[in-house]
Amino acid sequence: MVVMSHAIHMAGRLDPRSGWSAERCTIAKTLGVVSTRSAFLILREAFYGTTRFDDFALRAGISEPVAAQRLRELVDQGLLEREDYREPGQRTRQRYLLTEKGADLFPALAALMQWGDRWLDERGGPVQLRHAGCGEPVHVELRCAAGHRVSVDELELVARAESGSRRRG
Amino acid sequence: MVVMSHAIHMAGRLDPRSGWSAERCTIAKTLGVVSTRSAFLILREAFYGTTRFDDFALRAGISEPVAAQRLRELVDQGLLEREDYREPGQRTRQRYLLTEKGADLFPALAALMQWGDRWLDERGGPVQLRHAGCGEPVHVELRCAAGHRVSVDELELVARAESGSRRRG
DNA sequence: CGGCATCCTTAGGGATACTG
DNA sequence: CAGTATCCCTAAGGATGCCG
Repeated sequence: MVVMSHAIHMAGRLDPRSGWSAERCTIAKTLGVVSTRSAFLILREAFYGTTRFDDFALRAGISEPVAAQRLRELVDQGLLEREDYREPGQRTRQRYLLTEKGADLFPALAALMQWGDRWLDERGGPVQLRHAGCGEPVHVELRCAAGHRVSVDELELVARAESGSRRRG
Repeated sequence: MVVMSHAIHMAGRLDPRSGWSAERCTIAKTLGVVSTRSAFLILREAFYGTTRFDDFALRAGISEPVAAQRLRELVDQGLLEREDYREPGQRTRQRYLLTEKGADLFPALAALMQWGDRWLDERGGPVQLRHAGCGEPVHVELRCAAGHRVSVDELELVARAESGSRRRG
């Protein structure tokens, strides 16, 4: 009998019934910043090197109004930075560049891609990530600070701080 | 001048303008399976050990109709499995369990959480993942098959297969 | 080129009430 | 407990056209 085989082990008195999983959950917070399909696709394009408005709309396959709104939101949230620039002999253009905050979201994108490669594409996905120079394929994984690869069943969830603490009062 | 510092390097003739990034993109395909906030939150709860309908709705903080619809979709997509079970002396109940396919999405959830911990919570997030036994904190990372840690700027993107090939024709 | 305005349709999602 | 039915509102997103 395989029961809840994939759920994470709760350490100590971490009880989902207390509501901790919803209140300050940073997955939920992150989804508050990027939850729409169009936002993810725009970020994908940013990682692929797209910088200009029209290209975002075209390559992400979304309409211009939606592109405009998402880009604005992503800039407001600090994931993209909008910048005027001018190449010699050209007129001024605008471009959107990933900030550190935006770039730091890449592992999430890579994880979604990796899952799709495995479960939704019979050929393992159209593109592959490689380690430049080394040339080896790159994957997303869980690893602990001691350097061990960690599988889902080896995970333990612990609370980081008291919910109602005011120790600095 | 830091230009496009966070974009991925394209190897060979991989041109975003050709549309390859949209056609078979497995990020987009994955978002076709889970893109809504409620779907992510339900999966979160599944990893946290939730198995019953009411608990999913309550702990994910979503209404019952939405929970019903998402659970149905996730079961249809093979991420969750619905099962009737009965404890001795109790009546028959239903529960939802993560399949291998569903469990394999955990790195994506963990990556979203890790990003939120870093960028959206001043205390680094309410909960922490640890390597059971070892006790060390667990993080999501990119690593190549040769074992090197890989940062975003060390990434290279290559095509895996010809788009129009019919070599077995 | 880099948008915004307008209009429209569909999807996401809450509230409430009801059923087996 | 495990949902369904109904109603309603908002957000997501496409299409078209216009503007500096």
